[in-house]
Amino acid sequence: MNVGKHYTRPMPSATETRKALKLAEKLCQERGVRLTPQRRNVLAVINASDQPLGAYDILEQLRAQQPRIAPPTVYRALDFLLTEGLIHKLESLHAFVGCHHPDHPHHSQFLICEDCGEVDELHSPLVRDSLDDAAKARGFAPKHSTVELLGRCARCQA
Amino acid sequence: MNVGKHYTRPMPSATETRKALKLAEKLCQERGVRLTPQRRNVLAVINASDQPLGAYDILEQLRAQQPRIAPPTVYRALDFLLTEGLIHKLESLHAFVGCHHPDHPHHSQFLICEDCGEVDELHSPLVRDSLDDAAKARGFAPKHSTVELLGRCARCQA
DNA sequence: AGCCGTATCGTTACTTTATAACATACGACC
DNA sequence: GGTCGTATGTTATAAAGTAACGATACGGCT
Ligand SMILES: [Zn+2]
Ligand SMILES: [Zn+2]
Ligand SMILES: [Zn+2]
Ligand SMILES: [Zn+2]
Repeated sequence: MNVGKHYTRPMPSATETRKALKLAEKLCQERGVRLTPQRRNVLAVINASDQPLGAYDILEQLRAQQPRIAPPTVYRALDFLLTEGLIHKLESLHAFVGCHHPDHPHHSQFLICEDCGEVDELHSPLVRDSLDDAAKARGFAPKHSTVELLGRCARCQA
Repeated sequence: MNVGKHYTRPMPSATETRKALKLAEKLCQERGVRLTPQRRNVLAVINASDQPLGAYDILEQLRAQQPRIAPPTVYRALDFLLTEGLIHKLESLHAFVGCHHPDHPHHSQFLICEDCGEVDELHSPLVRDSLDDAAKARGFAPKHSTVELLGRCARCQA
């Protein structure tokens, strides 16, 4: 996959990653759904990355510990994590990123840097409202939104 | 592919399709690029459909006339048509639709009905501006936007 | 403890989507 | 006619995603 090429940004710290996992565990418990080891592993891999990861990237990493793991296992875990709002899928990259605000469902907008691979998750109410208005004007009832801007982040322009 | 299932909407009329092709030819001529027969064929197939088409759907249709045509030919034509803004790619469907306003480059928003497969191409200035503002606030320079809402169109809700 | 229904996972095989690499054709220009 | 650039043909393969089915683990019950 290797989304970013030019600059290297720091990987998320182990502390951050652990905190995100803790939160995920808490949320799953509250919701009465099971963050099983496989799901936890997949989430851990995603959260430990500074870049969006493709399903097969995740697979490859998991194989370090579990050599015989196969695609369906990963995709099932991804489906679960998506449903629970713990991760997002970037359609334009065929890749997945951890959600920064998994406590409640939301629509996000993503700024994706083509140079360094950084992904910025926004929740602009203006964007959301303008999209809702546009849909409403057509009598359209949205269920899911995909909003992704590809370009260059501030750092990579400098 | 077969995006829509419940309702059947009328296919674009032959007249509409011909008009779109004429316009594409004119635009390409103006721009000094070549709308070759293959490219024209791909565009014709897309414009003649009432639904977004996957690359392999297009391939299959072209094979009626050209049995030995292969994926790269279709993808190359699609790349050209995307570059020229004659079609759009719907990332969330891995499918392509004709552009309704190919005369000048633009960012669109798509309302995609999961029931009937209808795709509505919008150009809401409010959406565009709010996205631009959000990006600007982060110092992000967008090159390409993907904005797709999946849900149910007005007709399919009734 | 033992049983049962369901959720999760393992495993194999496969489909769908997309591209790399290299060969060939063809027109424009000198 | 030779060279160059663009477009296409052709073969093979990569990358992304899923169907199907059996095995196992888990939670709730007696
Ligand atoms: Zn989020
Ligand atoms: Zn960057
Ligand atoms: Zn358009
Ligand atoms: Zn509909």
